[in-house]
Amino acid sequence: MTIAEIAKLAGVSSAAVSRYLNNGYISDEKKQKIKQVIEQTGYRPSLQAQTLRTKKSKLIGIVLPKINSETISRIVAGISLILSEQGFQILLANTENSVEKELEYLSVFQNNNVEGIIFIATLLRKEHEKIIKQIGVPVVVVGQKVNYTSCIYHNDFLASKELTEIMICNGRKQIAYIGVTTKDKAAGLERKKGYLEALKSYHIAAEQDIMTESDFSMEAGYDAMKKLFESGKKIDGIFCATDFIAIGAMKYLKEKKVNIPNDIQIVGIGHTKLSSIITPTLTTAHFYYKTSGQDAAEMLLTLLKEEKKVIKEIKLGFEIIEQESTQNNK
Amino acid sequence: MTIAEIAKLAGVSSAAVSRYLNNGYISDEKKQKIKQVIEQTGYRPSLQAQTLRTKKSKLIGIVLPKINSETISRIVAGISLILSEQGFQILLANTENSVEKELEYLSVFQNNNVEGIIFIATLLRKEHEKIIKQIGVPVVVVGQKVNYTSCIYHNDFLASKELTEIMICNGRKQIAYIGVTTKDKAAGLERKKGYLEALKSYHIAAEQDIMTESDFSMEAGYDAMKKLFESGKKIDGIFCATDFIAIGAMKYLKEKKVNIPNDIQIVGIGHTKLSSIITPTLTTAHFYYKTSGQDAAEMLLTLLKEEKKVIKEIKLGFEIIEQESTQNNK
DNA sequence: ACAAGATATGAAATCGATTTCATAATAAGA
DNA sequence: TCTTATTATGAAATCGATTTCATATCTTGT
Repeated sequence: MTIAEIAKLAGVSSAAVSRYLNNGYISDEKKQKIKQVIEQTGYRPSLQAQTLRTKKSKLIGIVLPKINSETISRIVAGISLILSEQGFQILLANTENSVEKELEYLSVFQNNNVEGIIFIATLLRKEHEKIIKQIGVPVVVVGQKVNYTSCIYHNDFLASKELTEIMICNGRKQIAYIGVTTKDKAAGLERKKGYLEALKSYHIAAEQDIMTESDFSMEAGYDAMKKLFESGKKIDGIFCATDFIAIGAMKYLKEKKVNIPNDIQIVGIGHTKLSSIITPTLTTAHFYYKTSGQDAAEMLLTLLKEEKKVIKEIKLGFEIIEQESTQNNK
Repeated sequence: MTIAEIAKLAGVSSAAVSRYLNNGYISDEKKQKIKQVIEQTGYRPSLQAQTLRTKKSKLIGIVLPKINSETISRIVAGISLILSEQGFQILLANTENSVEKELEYLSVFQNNNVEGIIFIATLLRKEHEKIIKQIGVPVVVVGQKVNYTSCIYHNDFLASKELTEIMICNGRKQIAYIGVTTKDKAAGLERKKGYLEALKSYHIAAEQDIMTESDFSMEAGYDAMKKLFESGKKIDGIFCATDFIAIGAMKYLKEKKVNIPNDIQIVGIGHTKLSSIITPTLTTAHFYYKTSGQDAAEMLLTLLKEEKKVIKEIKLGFEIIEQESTQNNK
């Protein structure tokens, strides 16, 4: 079904049908006739043809590193909620942590004439900046702070500091660190800084040899813990950059019959479902992931409406979830 | 940048540029010239214009009830893997369990001229059948068995039967059932049937008053367990239709100091991450979700290539993961 | 040397919508 | 009554690609 066929059936020009669809001048008489024909045929205009003519695709691209991740899928749920309310469609690119694919999709999306892009990122490189700057449509980065485009991120620094301080206040002095690569500014660098700042403000010396790096998986947390443990260093607390790392570490400690929280206290970040189910439950920070997705979508839609694109930054707060893993023994 | 501008810069017709892009007749001389211009300008053809002319949008629509679900996001990861290999883009619709939205998106996708649709469904109604039949492009249903379009699903019946049998073989006689609505053919009806069949084959009478219904959430599992417990019925085993339900139920039992697996054994389905982390670890069935996504995508791409659309069905196996929640006490 | 096929090219039509343009008819204001 | 807006309408141009068509040149095989 095309607009021309509808026009013929209704005995009008296709321009009239188009006006009917877009609230242009049209007499009541023809309006009725066209309405009737459209309902009968179930006609729906081709979005491609519309986009070609109007340059409004009603498409928003989302680039993300891994869809089957609890935090990321929550962000997407938030984005989707807002966009669907506003009649936008989502083009999804799952890049599987490949920088090449990220860059590739950022430009594939241009071919699709997306009106804007939401980029959920872990590592951001010079190439990202370059391509984002020249991309022609608004880009909102979620989860990382950047200065060359609008972004929305969490207060990783403060959350890490406060979590570490909980253990310090509980009398812990030998607090180890298991983090992710500092190339990841948010989950890597900022969280490490927060941890270090907490130590510093309590005049505790940071010790390089109880600070280690893993990746985002439980297995890596397990391995990192194993290495720490086998090094023989005295440890009475562990700051982990994510819940998963913490849970991996806890698994190892349980195997070694180390008591949590009596012997070692431990914290994570993310407030994943697991954190409240594992025994003992894990002290962590709740980040508003779904909200950050909603905010990102709203931010993008605002950018689309405004004529001059002002770069904006939103820093979201968090909530400390104190659970058993940092409960002081009485 | 349009093809006409490229043509002008290269001193050829736009037809020549198009032929260059689509491997048509073109002399080496012009080929070089065009290549050079395209590289300089970074030109990429408009997919809308291409679609309008060729009817090939390279778009596949995915309709799903909830993106921030472990199982569903794993399916999507599988789909995405295959589609991106083949140069297809994903249009995503998160319907938040609303049937209206499902039906709406199935037809919105038509406007977008998607070449095919993958439909991850929980409840399927007559309306779905009607709309899927008239939709004009191939539709693959994931997670439910239907006869009016191609589908791919798990052996819910057998998995449930085997899980229940584990508890029976462990000497359990009073096995309760906490499931989801039987309107959901797969997770509701088939799993219930499997549970009942296991009882039957061991000549154990099914008791209506220890069979209850909840939804997919942990909270609902908790509440259902509470009701069962407070009813005072003797129970020494529980079949739960999903891991989450089981975990909710376990939470309640722990609060009541009921020992798992000594007093009550329990099983779930899905092999979520949680199932291996909770204490005690949960016996469950591993379904190949990511694989099912991959298979669905491949199925769809095959349908696109074939001229006659043969309806196909794939039933996937599973793996029983026996863990502590059904470990017999020695 | 000549017909037949392969190679090469651009003008113009096409896909399905919106929008401009030209033109009427009607309503409102002076 | 005579402008001047406002409302209505369809033909044709337009968006940016591909494809058909007509035509020209170059190889081959005979």
